[in-house]
Amino acid sequence: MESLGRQSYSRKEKSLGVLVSNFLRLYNRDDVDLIGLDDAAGKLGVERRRIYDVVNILESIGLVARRGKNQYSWRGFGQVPPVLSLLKEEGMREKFGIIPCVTNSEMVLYDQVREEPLKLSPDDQENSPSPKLDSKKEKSLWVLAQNFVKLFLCSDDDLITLDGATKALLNVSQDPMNMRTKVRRLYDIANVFSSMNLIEKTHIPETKKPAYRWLGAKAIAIAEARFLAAPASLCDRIEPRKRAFGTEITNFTTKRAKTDCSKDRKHYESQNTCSVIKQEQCDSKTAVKRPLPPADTSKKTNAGKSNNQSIDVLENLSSAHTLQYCNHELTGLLGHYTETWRTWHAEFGRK
DNA sequence: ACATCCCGCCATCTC
DNA sequence: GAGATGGCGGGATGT
Repeated sequence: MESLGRQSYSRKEKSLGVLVSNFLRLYNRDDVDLIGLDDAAGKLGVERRRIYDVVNILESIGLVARRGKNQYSWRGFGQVPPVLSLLKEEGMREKFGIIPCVTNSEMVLYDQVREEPLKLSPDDQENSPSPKLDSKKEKSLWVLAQNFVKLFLCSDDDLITLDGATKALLNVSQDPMNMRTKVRRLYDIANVFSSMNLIEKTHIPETKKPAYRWLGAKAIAIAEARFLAAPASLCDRIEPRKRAFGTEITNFTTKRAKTDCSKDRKHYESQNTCSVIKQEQCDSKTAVKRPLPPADTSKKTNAGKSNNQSIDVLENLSSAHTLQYCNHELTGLLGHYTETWRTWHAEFGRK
């Protein structure tokens, strides 16, 4: 415990992107139904507050759905394309008053989603308790995330800068402070989506300004396979060059100290603490230790104090699960999901 | 210096 | 009233 206390702080290891990757690897399984927020926080070794960020963003694209107090359900990657379709439709309507052409196969999935009360926009909620609440919803991370996605789906531009997104998603004439706040949120959202491979960070060639490119459905299919805790060989093959998100479970250690920042850390020790876990996770030889932990939703773990538990869970995920999935399902899965997504690729995946 | 974004305070909502 | 939720922005970290 205490030995971890003085461990130097690395911001990247604590990023939302890493957290989301870990979250997805933890819950992207067939046997997952309900996700308890406390449980997630405990297993991932973060505060509850961060889990809210994660589920809000994931909910915006249909990966999870709120089921009640403290409870979300895992909907899975298969739910994303229909949601993207709806977002595109909604975005186009808002923008041009046009509904894009929808193919038959698209309609099937589209209808499936519609049957359930999938929360797609705040207005879908039949009862709007108060105008105040509405205005709060408008500002929510969830809505912002959806609008961010719409920008990509409905824009002709291949690249979107955060600046541009901020302006597009805010009424012009916002005060600079409000702007700053929004940009912070967009950074959060962009981190999450890029760690999922939905978008990728790049630069505007001319200006060198940072920008994001929509990668689309096909990329998600790959991402999904990736979050099944693939073995090293596969990890390396499908891991994008840019960020190493999705390979480390690292949110269980040091916190940023308000004042005590470790000066000795000049750069991210790119694969430091995590590399141990990363290696282990991808090393099939170490992958036979303990049986999988039961989905323990009853345990109220105090976020941040569950380091050992986190490691246990992650090791389990990385060992037994890796073998299980890799040996039996991964090969088939890749093909299966590529197939499922192919229909959508033309629509959502640029190039 | 500027870009990025973690962290946790605290207002608000829900039970 | 207590606990859940999540907007918000200070300020630390990264480039």
